[in-house]
Amino acid sequence: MQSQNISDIIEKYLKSILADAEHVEIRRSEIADLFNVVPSQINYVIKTRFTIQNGYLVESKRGGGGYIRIEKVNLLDDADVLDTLIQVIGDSITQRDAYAVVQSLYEDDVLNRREAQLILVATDRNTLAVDDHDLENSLRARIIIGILNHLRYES
Amino acid sequence: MQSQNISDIIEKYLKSILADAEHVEIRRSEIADLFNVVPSQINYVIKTRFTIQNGYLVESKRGGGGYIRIEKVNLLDDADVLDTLIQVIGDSITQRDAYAVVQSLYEDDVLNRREAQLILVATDRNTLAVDDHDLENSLRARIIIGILNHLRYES
DNA sequence: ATAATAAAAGTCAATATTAGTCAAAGATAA
DNA sequence: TTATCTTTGACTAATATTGACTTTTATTAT
Repeated sequence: MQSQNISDIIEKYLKSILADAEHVEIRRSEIADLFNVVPSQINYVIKTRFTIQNGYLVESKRGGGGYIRIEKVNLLDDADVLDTLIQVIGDSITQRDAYAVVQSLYEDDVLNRREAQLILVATDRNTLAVDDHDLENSLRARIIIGILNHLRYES
Repeated sequence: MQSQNISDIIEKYLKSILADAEHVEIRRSEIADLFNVVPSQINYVIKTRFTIQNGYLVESKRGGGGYIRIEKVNLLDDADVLDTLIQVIGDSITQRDAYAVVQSLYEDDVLNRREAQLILVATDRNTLAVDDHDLENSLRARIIIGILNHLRYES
């Protein structure tokens, strides 16, 4: 058998809960105590094993009564198409290229007209209105990738 | 499992009343006693969860017979909702307030669920991922206002 | 009527309670 | 050996809670 490091064990523990439930909600320090690790290791486990690529959504809240919530979501058939697009976009994209990406998603019926327009407005040069072109292009990339990642599953 | 903190519980309590009534009028100290918190916590709950972005109006009176009154307002009743919201947003908005604004638009059927999600993803702190908070908040404001202005044409 | 007192709510900053980030050190696998 | 993965902990950020002090309004006493 493979190395059973603690991260793997915590991963299995959380997934065993998710086998029966739609989501799991934890207090970070409690899980850390349970497995005798530092709290930030929980973040490590989540970051490496509960990604959207794997079909997990994570949300959290700090402060009193804070929590981390992991939800299992259904990945759609389009998921790998979106992966490819995300790869192509990388960490920067021009307005022109963004238009092409959104256009093709519209033609493939991944987005309807209104949604496509929303994205184009959100990533428009004049909307972002930053002087630095590199920053503009990287912001545009992050916004579109964020949206593509969101489109991978149904909510 | 969820909402372990008292502020969330008080929020739900007040909203459950507002589900049946147009407004709720409380005596601050009574609610504070009811939930065993200091009176100023009620102000905290109101300030963080019953903002105009959330679609609530709050008025109060001090002195004998004083009260706090929370009213749910329907932004759609206002002929120029979008103008109002744009005013409220100004040139900067936090993620929390943006969530409230988008939620309101969804509740008022200006946006459907998918569109609301798209906007929230596009303006999420981690999506924008700029270290300068002021820049983050102003970008968020421009994106949301850009979209609101776009919606004006559509409808 | 005016002044003093009481009875509310408001403000703000200190403290508490969470989770997040990041980089260094350690362990494991190729 | 070298590259990758894991573990750790110091530091940061977000959110919630508390209480001392202030302000506003109503009531009571003179």
